[in-house]
Amino acid sequence: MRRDIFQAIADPTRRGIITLIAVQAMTPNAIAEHFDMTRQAISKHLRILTECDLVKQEQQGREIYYQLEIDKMKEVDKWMEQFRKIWETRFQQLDQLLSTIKKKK
Amino acid sequence: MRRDIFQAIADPTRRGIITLIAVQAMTPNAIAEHFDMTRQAISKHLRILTECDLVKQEQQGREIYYQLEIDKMKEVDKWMEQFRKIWETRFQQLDQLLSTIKKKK
DNA sequence: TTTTTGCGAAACCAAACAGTTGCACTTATA
DNA sequence: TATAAGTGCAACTGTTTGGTTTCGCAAAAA
Repeated sequence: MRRDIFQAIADPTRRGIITLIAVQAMTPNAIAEHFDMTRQAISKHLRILTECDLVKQEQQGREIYYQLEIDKMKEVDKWMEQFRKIWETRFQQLDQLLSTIKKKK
Repeated sequence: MRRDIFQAIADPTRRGIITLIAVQAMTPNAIAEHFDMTRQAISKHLRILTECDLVKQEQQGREIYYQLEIDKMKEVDKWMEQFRKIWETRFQQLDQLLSTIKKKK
């Protein structure tokens, strides 16, 4: 069972859940209202999100509030950094090229 | 067959391929040498990457060079932005809190 | 021309996945 | 206490995934 953050965000429903609870913690029932599937299906997604530490539970009586562990999202951001570097470098090169052309004029 | 970039980067092998060819275009055989699986398996991954426009082919005789379409990666970056905003806001709030405590001292 | 090389496509398979329904447990309420 | 509400877990199902092997085709080399 591969459980990493990249697999977690691969599913559109899970991305929806993540965006939803990023603003405020919610219960499974409240989350399920936003999707066209059963509460149990949402519950399964929440379990996957919990398994890779993207989501934290907080019991409150018989209700469980799910909250996004936003710091975990930084892992994706970190991986993206290498590509951001590349396209920034390319932009600088393009910029230099343009100013070289300008000077020649 | 839904093919989006999030599904493309979900697989560790595909992430490896992306990182590999980010530097320079490569042929399937050359790529496969870096992984412990058959060329055909790599080819399948390349097809998936091609299907979601993450990768571009360039035929050169009987060889096909695969090159990363780095701009496509910006889609992930764009999705990440909403979370980056949140954690930057939280950092600022923490920063303000700290300076308030400092002043009181 | 014949053979080798680089490649994609198809058929196949086991494992994982994303749903469902049904059930049991706990907490709040009548 | 009996019942309703909120939840997780297990069993089951159809589909997708990630790999394999086998094949055919086109380009390069013998």
